[in-house]
Amino acid sequence: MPDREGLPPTEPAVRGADEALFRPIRGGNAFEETVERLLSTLRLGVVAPGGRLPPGRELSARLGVSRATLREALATLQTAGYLASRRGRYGGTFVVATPPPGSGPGPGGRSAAEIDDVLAYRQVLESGAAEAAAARSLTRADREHLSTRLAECTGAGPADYRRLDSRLHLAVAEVAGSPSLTTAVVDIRSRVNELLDAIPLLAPNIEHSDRQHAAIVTAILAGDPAGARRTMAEHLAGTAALLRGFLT
Amino acid sequence: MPDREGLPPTEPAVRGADEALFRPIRGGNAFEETVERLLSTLRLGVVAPGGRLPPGRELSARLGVSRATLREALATLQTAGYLASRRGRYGGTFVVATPPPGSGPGPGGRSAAEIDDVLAYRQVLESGAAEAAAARSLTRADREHLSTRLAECTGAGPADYRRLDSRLHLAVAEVAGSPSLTTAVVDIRSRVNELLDAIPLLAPNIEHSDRQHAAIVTAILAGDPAGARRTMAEHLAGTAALLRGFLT
DNA sequence: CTCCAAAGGTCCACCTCGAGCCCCATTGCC
DNA sequence: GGCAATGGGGCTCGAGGTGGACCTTTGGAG
Repeated sequence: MPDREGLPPTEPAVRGADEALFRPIRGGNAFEETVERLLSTLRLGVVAPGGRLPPGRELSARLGVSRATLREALATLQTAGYLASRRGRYGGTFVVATPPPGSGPGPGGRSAAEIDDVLAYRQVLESGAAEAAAARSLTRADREHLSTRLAECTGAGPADYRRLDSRLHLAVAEVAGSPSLTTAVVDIRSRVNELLDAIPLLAPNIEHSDRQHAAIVTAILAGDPAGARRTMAEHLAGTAALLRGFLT
Repeated sequence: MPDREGLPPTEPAVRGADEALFRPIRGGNAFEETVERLLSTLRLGVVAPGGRLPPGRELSARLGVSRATLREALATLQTAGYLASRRGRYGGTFVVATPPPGSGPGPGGRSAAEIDDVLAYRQVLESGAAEAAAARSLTRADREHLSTRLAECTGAGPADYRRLDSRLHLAVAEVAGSPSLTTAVVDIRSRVNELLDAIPLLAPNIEHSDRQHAAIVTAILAGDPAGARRTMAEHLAGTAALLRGFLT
């Protein structure tokens, strides 16, 4: 091959950007992406165990997929033990309270590069979100949202901690006031949770997290962007060290 | 409607996160998304005017769409005046040098909320990328990449400035070492450029940008994360003020 | 007790899209 | 003149997604 980069006016090293631009349009078929999205919802605890998902017809409309495709995805998650459906009025599809009898996402072949990628991206997004949240003039509802999520999370048991922790972190992104940022944080938190599900949750870590969470929320409510960024960065560094330690 | 949030165990205010989770799976059909992606490539100047896109067969493979779909998208951009194809050996599809005879993306109904969203998200991503880049131990290739992009951009004329500016900013993200972050920056830069295309480019702004770019790259090369973040944040604030001023 | 509303469960006809082919036209280097 | 590389055009096939109609279950309202 004469290497088409030879004479013609093609540009030099664009390195990573062109890979991002020319990445596949479709991340998979609609069914796979729907399953993935629902799994994210469960991992993030946006719908609590025992809680109900939106009705199938509404959900299919919001996700932009046909009911058939959605139902296929729901059926998959039902047989996997994550969901259960009840018919009749006030029925619906419910999140099963105890999802993980070893029903994780298979033997996740997490490469070190992928872990670094996730953690670096998370660091940027979440510390930036904390700073942005602190820099905004929050509404009363925003403040209550943050405080409530913090209170829920503080002192929660290991069974609920991951879910409530995620909701607190999502709340920080939400009050930052940028929907795009919220979406990005939702995405990265889902990926982080996938990693976290592979490592144990220890009581001392929970206590430590609780204190850091309080410091973060305090800084945001006080309108201290630098402090919010710093405390969030410290908090994330702790999790990052844990993950790097447990995952090869 | 009896308000299904009544008795059953459905959770309270999840505010923005569920909207992110239940957003549409598909952003459009394959053709539309392909056009959008190619437009991003042009807006970011990843392929320079006069430059050639990858061959159709290769591009369709990388984008994960059929050649038919890709060719449809290319034809659309050709009739819109952005691209031109030449057959024969060393032929290909080329970026037309002078794309915009008023061929912008229609009357962009930019709402103030959308602008705030884009700018806030951009602030988080790009200042975070600058900090992350400065915190890494850069390879020789990374340093040269940054320096080259800076030199290209410095003193460029109005005709090329947006494109070279984008490439410099993308380079910062690239050397931060997180592919996910690079992808996110590519995405947000594309959205920002879409906005920028609607406002004029003034010589004083270019000079000011040049100085700020130099400061950013210097801080990154010096391994000064705080300085890189700060100078990048200042740089972005300038553009943000411009945009907010020009767009209603 | 009956009816109805709201939810899940099932099926089907249609159609878009991508895969994998094929060959042709054009161009420039060897 | 041949050859290689590229775009242009077309073809069929099949998977999978869409939209719709309809059924079943359930519990509250009247």
